[in-house]
Amino acid sequence: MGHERTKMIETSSLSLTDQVFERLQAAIIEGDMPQGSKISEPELAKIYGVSRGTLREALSRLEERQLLVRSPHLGARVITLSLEELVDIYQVREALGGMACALAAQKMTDEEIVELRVLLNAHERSIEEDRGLSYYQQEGEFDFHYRILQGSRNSKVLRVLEGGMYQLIRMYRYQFSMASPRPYQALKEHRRIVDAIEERDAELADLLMRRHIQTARKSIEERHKKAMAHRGN
Amino acid sequence: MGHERTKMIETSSLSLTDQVFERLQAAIIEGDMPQGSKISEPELAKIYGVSRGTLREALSRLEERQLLVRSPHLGARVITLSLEELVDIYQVREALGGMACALAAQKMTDEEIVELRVLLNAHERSIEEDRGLSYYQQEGEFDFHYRILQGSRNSKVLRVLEGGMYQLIRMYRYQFSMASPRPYQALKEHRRIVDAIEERDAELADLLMRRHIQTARKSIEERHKKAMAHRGN
DNA sequence: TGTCGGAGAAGTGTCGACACATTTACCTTG
DNA sequence: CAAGGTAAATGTGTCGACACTTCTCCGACA
Repeated sequence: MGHERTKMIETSSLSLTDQVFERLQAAIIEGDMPQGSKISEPELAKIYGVSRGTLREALSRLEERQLLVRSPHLGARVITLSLEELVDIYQVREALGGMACALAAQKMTDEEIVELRVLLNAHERSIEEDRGLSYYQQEGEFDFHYRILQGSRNSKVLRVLEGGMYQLIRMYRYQFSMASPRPYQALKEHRRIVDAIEERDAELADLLMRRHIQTARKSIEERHKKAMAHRGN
Repeated sequence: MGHERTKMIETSSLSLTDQVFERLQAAIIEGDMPQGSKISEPELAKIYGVSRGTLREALSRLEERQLLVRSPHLGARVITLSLEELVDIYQVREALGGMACALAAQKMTDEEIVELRVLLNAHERSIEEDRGLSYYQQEGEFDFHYRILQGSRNSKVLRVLEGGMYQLIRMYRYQFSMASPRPYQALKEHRRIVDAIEERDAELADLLMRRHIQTARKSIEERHKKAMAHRGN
């Protein structure tokens, strides 16, 4: 009776569905569930220790995120990635990233810009030390872009890129081991972008960001053409 | 009504969840469920004649589409729209619409371009006859933009705009009765865009589409400022 | 030998029920 | 009469079960 019920504001307490959703999403992105593989609801439910109903709610959300495809009575399959789609994604990223960058140049606070520089310095160190290299390429890159999105003060572009496109790009990187092979060059481009933002030059910021993403996209297109040639299209 | 090429195989019957999802989505967009209103699962389930489990799957998808917000143990509420968000949406639409238009200028077939012209002629007639005026504004506009998206051959931009942004814009239009009050001007702009596409001038097509959307966005921003002034911010 | 078809197995679609959290209504108390 | 607490009612989170569909495998038949 006399329990002290210091009720903390435990925001966590995610529902089971949420937990399953996140774990499944990670499993798909990181390739633990192979592309195109069929998903057996009873089997997965047992693995995660939840009921099928709970699992199915998570599946519904994953389907809406385009991470898996479901057809009535046939079940769910993990999406299959193609380089064509990846190019599509980079085109979207280019247009939206450029826009976000222009907005960020107008709306970021001076403080945020300083923090951006600090972040880039940390990136430089981790490249030099050559140990966090893969980290930089895998997550640090997204960290930088994420802050730009935040700075744009546009909730929609954040949701589209962070909630949709970036996830898919991560998935490609994991599964095709396509880390960008030019960390120093990328860092230099990032610095120039921050310069433009600092000078509040929205047009230049847009241009630089587009060019930055374009570089990656073109390298993918190149790779794609080669792949097509190899398999004798 | 456009021709449906490569239409999917006659889907025998959508699952109950799918039906509920679509009906709910329409109800939210068209304002049958007021903004911010709380959703009672047992009540809704009874109305649609399905079990709560079925309903909850639909709710999960709606949540992922940002049409409603759910918090653990507190239930689901229809999203609340703000003009700030609408501006965000139009910014995204501007960047993506421009990009799609540039791509369409490169990739649309001559046939598709002719069909675009036919569509615009139909729009003109329905404006002149003054009977389908609201139809043109409400759906015809989206029809035009939808075909551009199709023509871009970019599956992602189609999904983002058609599956996310356009829905929200429709919702605003329904609930704030914000049909664009300049059908003739819009039609003229649409024609110029098609001209640019026909000439395969990607850069111009991009510019014209951006400007076209910008016009709408600025009128919204204007309206927003007025509203803010009125309520004495 | 190949293919056609029909049990049987496995899987998906949908439902109703129960445990626990939250809200509401009411009663006690200062 | 206001404030606070308690109990009923409502609502959400999660589960197991059943019907019907699709898949699998094997035997019958040409």
